[in-house]
Formats: sequence, C-alpha cells, structure tokens
Amino acid sequence: MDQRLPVHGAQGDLLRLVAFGEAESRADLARLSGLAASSVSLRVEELIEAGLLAEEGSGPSRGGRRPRRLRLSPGAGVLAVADLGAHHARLGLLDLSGVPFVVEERPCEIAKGPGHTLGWLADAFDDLLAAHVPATVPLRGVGTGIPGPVDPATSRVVNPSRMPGWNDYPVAESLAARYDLPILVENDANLMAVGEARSWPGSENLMVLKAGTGIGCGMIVNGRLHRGRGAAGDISHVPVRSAATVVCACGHADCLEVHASGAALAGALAAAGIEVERTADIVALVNDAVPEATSLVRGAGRRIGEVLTALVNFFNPDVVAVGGSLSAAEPLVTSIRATVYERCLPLATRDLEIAPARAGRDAALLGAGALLLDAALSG
Amino acid sequence: MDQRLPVHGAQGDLLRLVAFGEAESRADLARLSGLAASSVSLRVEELIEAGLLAEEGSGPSRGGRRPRRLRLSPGAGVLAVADLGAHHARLGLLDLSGVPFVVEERPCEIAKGPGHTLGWLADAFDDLLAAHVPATVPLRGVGTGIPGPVDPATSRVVNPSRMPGWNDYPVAESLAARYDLPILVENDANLMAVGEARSWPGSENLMVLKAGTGIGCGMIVNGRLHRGRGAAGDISHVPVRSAATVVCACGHADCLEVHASGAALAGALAAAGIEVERTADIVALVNDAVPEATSLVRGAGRRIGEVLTALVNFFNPDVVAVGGSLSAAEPLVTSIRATVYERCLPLATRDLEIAPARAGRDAALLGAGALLLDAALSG
DNA sequence: CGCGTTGTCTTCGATATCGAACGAAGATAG
DNA sequence: CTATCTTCGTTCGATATCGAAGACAACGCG
Repeated sequence: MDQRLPVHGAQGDLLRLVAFGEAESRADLARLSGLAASSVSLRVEELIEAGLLAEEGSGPSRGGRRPRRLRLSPGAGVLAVADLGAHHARLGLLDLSGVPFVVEERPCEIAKGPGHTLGWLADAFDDLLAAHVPATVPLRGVGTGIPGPVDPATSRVVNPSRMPGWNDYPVAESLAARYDLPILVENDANLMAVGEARSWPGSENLMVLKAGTGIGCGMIVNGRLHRGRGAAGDISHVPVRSAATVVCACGHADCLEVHASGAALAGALAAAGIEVERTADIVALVNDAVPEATSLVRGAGRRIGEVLTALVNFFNPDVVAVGGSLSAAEPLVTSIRATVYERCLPLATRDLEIAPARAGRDAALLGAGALLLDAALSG
Repeated sequence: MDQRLPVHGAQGDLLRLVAFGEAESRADLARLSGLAASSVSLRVEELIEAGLLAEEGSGPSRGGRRPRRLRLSPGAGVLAVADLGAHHARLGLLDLSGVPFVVEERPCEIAKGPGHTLGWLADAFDDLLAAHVPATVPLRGVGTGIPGPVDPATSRVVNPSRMPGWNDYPVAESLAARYDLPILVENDANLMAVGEARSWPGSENLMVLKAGTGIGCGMIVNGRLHRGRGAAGDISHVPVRSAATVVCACGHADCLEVHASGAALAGALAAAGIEVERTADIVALVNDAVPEATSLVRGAGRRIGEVLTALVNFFNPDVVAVGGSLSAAEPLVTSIRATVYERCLPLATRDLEIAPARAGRDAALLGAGALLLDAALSG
C-alpha cells in the first residue's frame, strides 16, 4: 500500500502539469514544459506504462488533428491530508490532481498532546482509506496542517501558543514512522495560502489572511510559499492603536489578536451581554444585522487594515485574499479594503485586489495536496 | 565596443560561478553546477576560446592534484553602472566579477529631467570608459539606480515624488537607444539591497533599510530581489504613532518619512536652532555627542523600529541590514535593534540579525553589477 | 625515495534529448 | 468532394550530456 511515486527527472514535471490541469495533451505538455515533442511522447509512454497516466478519448480540435486527451490514471494513487484545529480536525482524501473526493470533519482535542493526536490522526486516515479506497490504489503522501508555527528546517512545532505539549515535537518523524512516504507538516495558515493561491492564476504574490478565532496570514512570493524561518506571516502580535489598553497572552499590549480576532470579538460581545460560542455565531449575528456585532466586525476590519497598510506597502502583492470563518461577515472585507485603499500608496494599490478568499473551507487541504505533489514529483 | 556576451546555455552558469568567486577550478564548477566533470571541461574550453575565461597558474592542493585556477579574463569586458541621487550621481566601472575598479561621484541635478540627465549619464560613462578602459575591452552592460519607483515590467519610472518630469519616462529604452547592450534600470534602494545581500552569504531573506535623506527599503526573498509591482519596499509612508501631527507631502499624516528621515531630522534640528546642510552633518553632530542630535536620531530609530516590528513578524527575515548615510550614526541601529527585539515575536527574532550594512557606499553599484551579470549570463 | 592516497582533469562509449521531417486526423473553403 | 491549411503525434538521425575509467599531478608516510 505504501510506495513512492516511481518518477524520475522530467516525468515529474509532466505529471504535475497534467495533475494541475494545465495540460491535457502531449502537445500541451510540449508547449508548457519546453521539452521537445518527441521527448514528451517518450516520457508519457513511460508514465502510461507505470500506470500513472491514462489516455481517455480525444479532446476538441483546435483547427487540426484532435489531441488524445491525457488524464491521471484513477488508480495512480491518493493523498491523505488533514487540517488540525484546536477542537476539530478536517480530514480529506485527494486524488493525485489534488482534488478532494472525501472530506470529513471530526472532533479532536489537540490539547491532548502530540502522541495521542497523531496516533488518532493516522487511525482516522486508515479508517477513511479502508472505507473509500480500494486496496490496489496506493497511498502516495500524508500531510497535515498545524495551528502553530512549524520550523521548515526540521518540521517540528516551535513555541505554539495553544498547543500544550507540542513544543519541539518531531511531528513529521512521528508520521514517517507509520508511513514510509512523503510527509508534509505545515502551519495551517500557510497551507490555506497555498490552496488559495491556486484560485488566483496569474497572481504570483499574494497575502492570504485567515481571520477566525485567531488571526493568521500566509504569504505567497513568486508563486511559492514563503516560510522565512518558520514564523513568516504571523501578524497576530503586531501592535495596533487603540483607546483601551488590553494586554495579550504574549505579554505585550494591544496586539492585533486581542482587538480583532474572533475570540476578541466574542469577548467584547459577551461584555455587551451577547453570548456567542463560536466564530460562526458572530457571522450569524452580523448577517442578522445586530448592530453591536456589525460595529465590532467593522472595527476589527479597520484594525486589520491598519496592519495590512504597512505590509502592503512593503510587500506590494497582487492580491490580498481574506479567508477564515470570520471572513463570511461581509463588513470585515469591506472595512479592510476601505482602510488599506485609503492609507496605502497609490502605487501599491494600483493593481491590488482585496477580496474574499475563493478556495472555500477546504483551502488548507488543497494546499497540503499541492505541496505534497510538489514534493513527490520533484524527487 | 558594444557586443553581447557570446554565451549560451550552461556556459552562463559556469561563468557566473567563476565571476562571483564561488568556483576557482573545473572541479569546483562540476560540484557547484551539478554538471558532469566532462561537460564542465568542454564548456570551460569554449569560454577560454571565446576570451572570457583564463587559466592562471594553479591553486592550493586539497590533498591531491592541484586545481588549475580559473579567472575571468581581464579583457572579457566591463560594466558601466551608476546610482543617481537628487544632486549627485555615483558612477562606476566594474569588471565582469562585479568588482569596481573606478568609482567617481559627480554633481548632477536629477530635477533637470530625464532627457538631460540620461544624456549626461551616457556622456559620463563614455568619459570614464575612454579614460580607464582600452578600446579592445568591450562594454557588456549598462545599469543605473533611480531614486524613485521603477515598474519592473516596463522599466519606466512611476509616480516619483522628487523627480519632476520623469513620470512614465522610458529610461531603459532611452539608454538602449545609445547602447545595444543589456540595460538595467532599478530603484536605488533595491540595488542597494542586492549589493548588500552579497555581503551576507548564507542568508536568503534580507531586509535592507536605506536611511538617508529619505527612507527606503529593499527586500531579498530566497536570494532574489522582490519587486512586487514596482513599489515593494516603500515604507516611507507607513503611518507611525506620534504626539505631534505632521502632514506629509503624500497627503496623509504622520508618515514614517516625516518623522524619521534625514530630511525630517534636519528640519527638527533647524527648529532647535541648529542648521545642517546634509545628512552627513547630522551624523557628525551625533558623533560629536550633541544631545539634541543624538536624541532625535534615537527617536527616529524607535519610529523605524516600530514599523519594522510588523514587517519582521510578517516577513521573518534572517537579516535586517541598516545602510544609508544616516546609518553611520550608531544610535540609529542601536535603537532600531532595541525596539524590534523588544516588541517582535521571540520566534521571529530568534535567529534575526539587525546590523549595520556591510557593503559600504558602493552597495548600489555592486547590486547593479550583480543584476546585470545575472541578466547577461542567462540570455 | 618509492608508494599508496587523494583530488583534478580528460577520454570515450552509453544514453538522453533535440529538432526536422513525416504521417495522421480533422477544419475550412471553394 | 477535392485542395489546402492547421494541429497532433511519431520516427529517426544529429547532437549534447553523462558517467565510468583512466591519466595526471601533488601530498604524506614509511
């Protein structure tokens, strides 16, 4: 059941082009890969031989002979990916195009520690695989998102604020012990950014904001995830202006997180006598036009926009995509946009799009799939 | 005198490795380029044939046969580069390793407009070439830094704040009309960042601050300059907290520039009855321990540090290098460092170095050389 | 001084890629 | 329906890269 993809050299690039939907024929592949048409034919032949690609009828003519359409072979393999949250995990099985064919959400307490959680996760994967994947179809990679910083050099969790027991735990090694496969461990906001980036073709530089219970951000530079030393994108503790001084768990005052996160809004609503349990409840209140909630969300948007102003001037992205559960509240995006456009350099906002995220709830799973495929297809 | 480098394919990579001092022998080249030793020998042979490389004695043995040391041929060519400022231009001639062998500073009023300035620049280049370069040595590239935003797609100046008449002027085309060669036009802070980056081997992600009369910043991501859409790095109009409200030329209040630039400090000193002409005078005052000057520079450092806090958390670089004429005032770097370390996430500052720039006054010229070589050697 | 070791560079056959030419299959026009 | 053009895919000789083996050159040690 466990085996690495038997690809070498240019084969990986070709497979990737087909998997990501960029190429559908040998001619497409030749154009996009830069290889000679003859070389493409040879490689494709090998990939079909290996059971990874399949020919499937013919495509539409573009004025000449019809192309013979190429697809990933359905039996080529699957990826198992997850997005771990504080109390829930989102699990998915993807085909080698990175398209999910099963997605489930299961309760899971990350605070129970890494040993317990990762064991549970692997069991859940095995469970899903047994239920939805024939034994003949091999598992090709395993990946998970983590709600905390991940050191890209070691794939260990570092200084997580809400994951007791996880600090410096070798997550990737733990999974590798159970699966002899490419393993991916990455911060959840980063995965979301990668997934979201695929919904913005043509844009090479993106900021993807995750506004939920907490605030996270992922950064795509030149089409690739920027990790820095593992902390990149963490804007939750940037100081913001505010009338009242609120101290954050990090020890500093007036971090963005204590003024604009879903948790902070829930607190403020509670102080106003409105109890909410989860961030989705806040969105519901806004959609019901409860003035306190709307006003609070607007304020959060302005605070976030203030922070983004500096970042947009500095990074000058093509797109700022706003995702996370709180982004379903329309005033959030609106007020972020207003603040950034008002205060940024015209040059920086000239071609800037600030918009709700497009990739939906599975963005992180899609991102995990994309990164896993990248890893598997360049080996 | 004008001809493009006659290199194709892998030759460029090899030449680059020798030029940048990373390889000194065929064996080095084989290791670093990933090519087979036999292929390297062939390519090197061709490059020697073409007069670009030369063998120069033998290097030190590492336990076996001595390597035959490779160097760029002295007659291989030169690059002409400049860094245009408001009232001065710094001009240099570089060999193909990017090492300057002539550097001059000449007065030049950029406000006279692009036609005049670029004509003057080309005359100055011709002048320098005639004086220092034999006619047999060809010019291989021309580049210049500009104190304003440059659109990377078109190499035109866009919305420059202090360059009347330059808006949307096709600088690269204008130079190309006079030189049939690779042409480089880039923002001055970006060039400085590229030059500085070469002084930090091993660091892939850098922020390079240029603190002078104005405030600029360049960003190196993954070892390469990040341009965004041409505005990346422009932090001069990020709002900062301040007691007094000062309106900036951009129309907004309390931009970093009006509180922390050399120009702003000069203004504040004048208000205190101390007249200064140039930023260097401020540095002199600080070094003479004039309390008003030192205090103002400290304040500027804190303001800059505040802005950097958000950027460092977000970008998570390996190095923040502080350059520009004002950086010679030691309290500036000290107070930037103190502010950033105090307020940033520990994870983001764990491996962060905040230090004075290492590349010196020619950083921008070095950067221009590096980018020109990159361009010339990948064609 | 001889000899094994280590590292550098070249020779040469094996292999992979390229690119031009060709055949296949369909669109378009008269 | 035929002629012509376009695109797709394959065949095949020319070319470039590779990699193993060997020649070369210096060092260290007995």
